[in-house]
Amino acid sequence: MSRKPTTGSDSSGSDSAGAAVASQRVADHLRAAILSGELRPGARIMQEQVAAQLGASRLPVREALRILAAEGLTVVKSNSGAWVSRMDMAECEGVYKIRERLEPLALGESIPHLSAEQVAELETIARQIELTTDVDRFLALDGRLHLLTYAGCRVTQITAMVDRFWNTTQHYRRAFARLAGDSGWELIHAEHRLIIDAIKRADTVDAERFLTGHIRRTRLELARHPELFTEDDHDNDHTADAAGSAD
Amino acid sequence: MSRKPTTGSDSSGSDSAGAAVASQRVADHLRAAILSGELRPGARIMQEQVAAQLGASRLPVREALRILAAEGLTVVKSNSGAWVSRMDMAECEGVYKIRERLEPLALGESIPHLSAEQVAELETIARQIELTTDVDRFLALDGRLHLLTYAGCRVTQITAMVDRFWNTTQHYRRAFARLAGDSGWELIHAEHRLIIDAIKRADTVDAERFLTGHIRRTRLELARHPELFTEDDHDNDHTADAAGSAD
DNA sequence: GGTATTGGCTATGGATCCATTCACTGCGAC
DNA sequence: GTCGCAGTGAATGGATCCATAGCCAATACC
Repeated sequence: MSRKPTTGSDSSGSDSAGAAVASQRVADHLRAAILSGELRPGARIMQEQVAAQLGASRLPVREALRILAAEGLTVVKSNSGAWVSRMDMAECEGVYKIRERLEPLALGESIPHLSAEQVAELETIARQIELTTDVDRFLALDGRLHLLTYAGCRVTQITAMVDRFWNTTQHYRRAFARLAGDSGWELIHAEHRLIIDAIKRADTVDAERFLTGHIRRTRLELARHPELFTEDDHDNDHTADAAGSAD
Repeated sequence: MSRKPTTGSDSSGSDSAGAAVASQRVADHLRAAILSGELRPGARIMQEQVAAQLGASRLPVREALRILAAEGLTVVKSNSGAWVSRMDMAECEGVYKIRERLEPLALGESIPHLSAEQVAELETIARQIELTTDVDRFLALDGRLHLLTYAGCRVTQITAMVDRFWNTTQHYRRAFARLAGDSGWELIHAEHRLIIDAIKRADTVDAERFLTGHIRRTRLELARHPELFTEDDHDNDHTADAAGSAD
């Protein structure tokens, strides 16, 4: 789920490991902090604090903030500062509308190249999801499931964008998952089963159809919960010192 | 056509004008150079040269290269250098496949909010396009036409991505337009007319259908011309000193 | 007492200088 | 003659230092 969209940035060989270039290391660290929820949307990110915590100068931090801004994870305002991106409901719906068109494409491009082992793993993950009640575990498994269905997609541009949007909505998916009722889970399981069945039949049309519905239904459900986006301005709360708690 | 995707980067008030921050100024300059064709795909971009030409230090240039990399216009390799992004045919087809799903979405979101004046201007532009034989003029008008059809889209995320892909394929569209035959032009004009008619009828379904076909046909046509992507490696040719010729 | 202006402080933006790394070239050995 | 290794050079990555733009508070004036 934390697959890093290498959006034309450094292809510095070793990916998320101990990246050779400091900019990438800092970016990886901050990305992990944001995706894990340590840094919540709206949180201020102070260059100096991050630099001190990671034992680097402010320069790699600045570049990292640009990289993350490109991925949509941070917002940088000139002569002002950087914050973790926050979405209002309209923006979040926008992302879901994009995903509704884009992920079926990724799936359609992927299905012809999925191996039998990958399809088998899909079923394993789906079963695990149905047995899960823990929200965080569900999120992790759900992410693995969907991204695995896209694993066969050879078009890097598409997978990069899918990853990107997956990341930017991470926080809202987590919040959303918490308030899903039992009937909601049942529908999700049903959709997963239908998608996987279509994949097994190599039926890209059906698979895309069910996936479109899956995302669309989620978007409409999300629209019924505006309270997810009404947390007050706490721009200056929980400043970036929370970034250090990952060490 | 050179609408700048403000992908979470600086919202430094004045956009492409004399941006207050040097990073943005440099990014704007390089973007213009790339989109205009002065800097061709594969061209090496040397930080020092650009810095000298724009009267800035290398630091803003570095940040500008990151910004442009995020937009897909440049590629940065650690400890190696930066180049104008080059696509092979597979990547270009990938972008077209994305556009095939994304731009109909933008159009569908736009149509309900288009004003009568905008629709009227669409017809004006379409007529001008049909009278045009010059390739560069066609490119400019075609860009204005399509982006105007998306002008009503309120979802900034979508328009940002549309602009981004429009920019990254700019060079290939130019090359492609040169080898279109008369019958090709006729089909393009027909598609434009159908799309605009659907827009006038506020028929988003038809409009999306025709637009999908328009892009898809272009992609398939493009696939028949692999010679567009076979220009040999001239990585070290026409280095970035061409960037200065815009002043 | 309220408001506006000014001054200081903080955080970011930019410039210069140093370290690092990759690539090219030249030499030598097989 | 060709392959491989080492050395040199240039360009990038990183660190420190300085300038500048916002923001907040304190003070003075209305």
